[in-house]
Order: sequence, then C-alpha cells, then structure tokens
Amino acid sequence: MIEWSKSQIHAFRKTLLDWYDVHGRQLPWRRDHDPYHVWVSEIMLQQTQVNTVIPYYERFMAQFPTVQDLANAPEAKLMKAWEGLGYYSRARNLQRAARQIENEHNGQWPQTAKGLQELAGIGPYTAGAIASIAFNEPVPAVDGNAFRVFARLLEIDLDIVKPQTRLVFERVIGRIMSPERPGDFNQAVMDLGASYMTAKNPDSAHSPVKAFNQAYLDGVEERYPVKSKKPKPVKVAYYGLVIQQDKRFLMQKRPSAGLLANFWTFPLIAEDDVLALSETPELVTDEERLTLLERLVQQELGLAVHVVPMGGKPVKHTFTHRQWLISLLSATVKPDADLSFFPGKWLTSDELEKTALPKVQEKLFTRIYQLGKP
DNA sequence: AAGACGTGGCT
DNA sequence: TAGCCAAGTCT
Repeated sequence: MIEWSKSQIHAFRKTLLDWYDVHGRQLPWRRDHDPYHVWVSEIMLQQTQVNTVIPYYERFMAQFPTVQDLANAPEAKLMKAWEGLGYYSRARNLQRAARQIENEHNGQWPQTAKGLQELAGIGPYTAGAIASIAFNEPVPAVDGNAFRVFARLLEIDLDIVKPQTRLVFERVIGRIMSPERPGDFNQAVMDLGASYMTAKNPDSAHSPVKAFNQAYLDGVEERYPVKSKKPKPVKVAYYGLVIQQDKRFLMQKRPSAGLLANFWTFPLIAEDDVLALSETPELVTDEERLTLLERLVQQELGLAVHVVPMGGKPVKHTFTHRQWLISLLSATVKPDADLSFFPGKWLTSDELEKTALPKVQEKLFTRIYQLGKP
C-alpha cells in the first residue's frame, strides 16, 4: 500500500470533485438530500445494479412518500413493491427502521452515522452514506466501489472479503475524503467505480484520476481489489407439487425465517427427504420414488395425493448459495381434503396477482403454462 | 469469521 | 454455460 502526502490528497479531492460536478450522474434519488430518499435508495442499491433499482425506487416513492407512510404500510403492499428485487429482509428491515424512527425517535432522524447504525438494516456502509449525503457528516461510505477504487489507487492488497479489511479502508478513506463535501466525495467515488474504475474492463486510461491510480500506472490493475473466492452454490433437488382445482392452486407458505421467508410457493419436497424413506436410496427406481413421495406428503403435510410427472427438465433457479432443481409433478387431492395440517391454502389467480411471489415461483408458473397444463 | 440471503446482467 | 459481479447486513 502506498501513502499520499497532504498535497497529493488535496489535489486528488479537487480532481475528483471537479469531475463529479460536471459528470456526476443525475439519478432519481439525487434530486435532493432528503434522508428518506437517500436511505431508501441505498437499501435498494445493496448488491443491486442502478438500472434495476430506478423503476423500483420511483414506484416505491409514489406508494410510500414519507417515512410515516412506510411505517404504516400493510406488509403485503410493501412486499409487492419489493417483489423481484431480492434480499427481501431488506424490505422488512426498512419498515422496522421506519417504525423505530416514528416510535423511538419521535419521527426525527438520527443525524450521525453512529446513530443511524442503530436502525434495522443499516450497517456501516449505509450509515456512512446517509450521514455524509443527508447530514454532511465527514464519514466514509465504504461499499464495493470504494473498496475497488481505493484498492487500485493505493495498491491495497488486503482481502476485501474479510470484515476487518473494512476498518483499514475506513481509516484510509477518512483521511483522504473532503471534510467540506463528504457526501459529494463519497458519491463521486461510487460514480468513478461505476464508470472508469469498473470491476471488469476498466477504462483507467481515460479516468479523471488516472494520475493517482498506482495500480494502473504499474500495469497491475487486474490484481485489485484482492478478493477471495466464495463457495459455489450447493445443488438441491426438489419435487414441486402442482395441485389445482377449478382455477385455484394449492400453495404453501414458506417458514417465517430463512430463504424466501413467508413467500407462497408450490409445495416443495426435497428429493433427499424422499430418498431418506428408503433403506437403499441408491436402488430406488423412478416409480418407487413417486410412491415414497406420496407417502412423505401424507406424513408431513397431511395430504393424500396422487402424483404424475409433468415432463421436461427440472426448473433450475440459482441463488447466491443454493441451486434449486425442481421437478414438477401434477398432483391431485381429494376434493374434501383435510388441510388442517397443511401450511397453506388455495389461491385464485386473482389473489396470486396481488401477492408478492419470488422469481422461482414465477418460473414454475411459466413452465406449467408452457406445458399447457392449466 | 464465515455463511445466509435474490436477482439480473455480462462474458 | 457456469461463474462472477452489482451502492451490504445480519447472525
């Protein structure tokens, strides 16, 4: 890692802010410095690209114009507004934080990064972003852009995946950032990271700060930032039960914690759970699997079903840490089936449209319509 | 500390 | 295609 002199730091600030003043992006959440606007945009932008966020942000603000509107919003309406954005705990934490502000802070925002971090879903990055942009506090906002930009500028070779590395970057950036325009400085770093100093195919030759970019000057830009590899998603095979009567589907409500918490999906049965019913899983034939599956559904869900494969390759859906492979089965239950042990209910297409559904469930619907079953 | 937690774009 | 990446936080 290299270090800059005071004069270099001053020159860098001026170069970066002069560039930002002319070329900074005009984005919907940059129309003002309202903390609510900054906050909602920052939460949406976590692990999500700007172009994806823009339409969600506009719709969200139309539906929930103020913190109070958000605090009082029905859960279903909130989730519908977030549908498709992913990382759904962000939406639930958003509302929790809105209620914290209303109930614990008399509707007033904490105005420091330290205070903001007490709110649900606000970590060190988001706290720094809101504090600097909305309240002009001179604190760094270290996101993936800041890691990448400063790792290259200063040839910092610490692994950015390790939590302690953030502290080093915060210290370094805290010394470099403009005390007069902290919000603009942090946003300029993000714009730089999203334009010239991108992760793939950077264009540092034309970057306004190329003279400060040590990794570029040394021809080793590709090495930065140092980032250890994450494990591959684990494959998990499921049977998906398509159970319909009239124009309704029998849907299951997922547990209140974990992946896709509280969302409605077709009943999903792990293939491993089915095979576990056999003493010789490796010898089970396809036909026997279905018999075992029917037994398991009876035991675990209290449903007497008869299943028939719907054909086609399993529907594949990849999350950050799991890859689901879902084989669809058309299932029938008795018309007077006892649903008292079943964690779900019949949903009409009308109700389904008003309900937030995860992408994987939309994929399953797409598949069954392609198969022409309904 | 390391894994959980979604989705879409790009190569 | 499979894999990586995109304005992280929580446990």
